[in-house]
Amino acid sequence: MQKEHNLSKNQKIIFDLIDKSGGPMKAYSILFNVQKKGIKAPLQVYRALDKLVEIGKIHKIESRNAFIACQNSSCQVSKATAFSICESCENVSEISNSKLSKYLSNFSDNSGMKYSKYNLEFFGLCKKC
Amino acid sequence: MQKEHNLSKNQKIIFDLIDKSGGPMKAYSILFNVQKKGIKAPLQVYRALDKLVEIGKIHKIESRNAFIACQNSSCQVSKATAFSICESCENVSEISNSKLSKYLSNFSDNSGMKYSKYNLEFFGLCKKC
DNA sequence: AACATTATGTAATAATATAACATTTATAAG
DNA sequence: CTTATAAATGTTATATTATTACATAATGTT
Repeated sequence: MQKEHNLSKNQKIIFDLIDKSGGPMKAYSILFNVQKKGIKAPLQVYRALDKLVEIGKIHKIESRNAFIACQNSSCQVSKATAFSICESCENVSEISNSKLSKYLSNFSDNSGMKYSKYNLEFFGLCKKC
Repeated sequence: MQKEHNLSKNQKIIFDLIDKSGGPMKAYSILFNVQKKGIKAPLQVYRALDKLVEIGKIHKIESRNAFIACQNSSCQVSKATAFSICESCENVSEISNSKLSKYLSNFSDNSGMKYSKYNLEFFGLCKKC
């Protein structure tokens, strides 16, 4: 069971916004949307984003510099993430496939690296596109 | 067999620099290093980088906003990339593991997505760290 | 040679992210 | 409860990463 985190005021405002949007949001778009709630500076947004990423409530889509709410209730706090990204409509969704996550979490090679985390992004076209 | 691309002057300067560095390089660090060769503006660097990525001579490490020379002679032109990244020393290397690449290239789920590309980044600690 | 495509040069600016410092709020320990 | 500590906030400035717009030159094709 995932530890329950009490979000602070800014964290909650920003998480709720991202979560309700249903898709990835960019930092400055978030900033624009929360200015009416008193969050005025980029740093306030980035600090909340950092924390939300750290506790696994959101993930960063690295190839898009955007943030999406975690859609996976059993998510191992951002240690193992996989996304599908439509290159046409930019729709993004989190992949939760236990075979895939098992395969990748157990991946090791002879490089001497001790892996503790991964992020995978698949690109292609969604059903609609 | 990969098509042979004739690199232009700027592309060659920038590819050689990245390749010789042996690791990931950031765009503005590249810019700084090639100013003595007459490349003065960020756009000149980004245009060369875009082209080099497109033809698969380099890859972008998304989580680091950095570019690394392709270390995989049989690389399928950037359609299937995997990297290991040491979170301590920031050493990056390209993983070429045919089982892994086969597994991921053949991955499909019931989402209706038609996948054509992926990028995977593993994080951890390298042998030295 | 004429045309199309690709690459270059240059200036300005947009978009993304962090540093530094002061203050406040929440949590834990005595 | 009150002191100590950690976490979060507020604010200004600035660093870093990337693109737009426009003009020109080089290269490849027919």
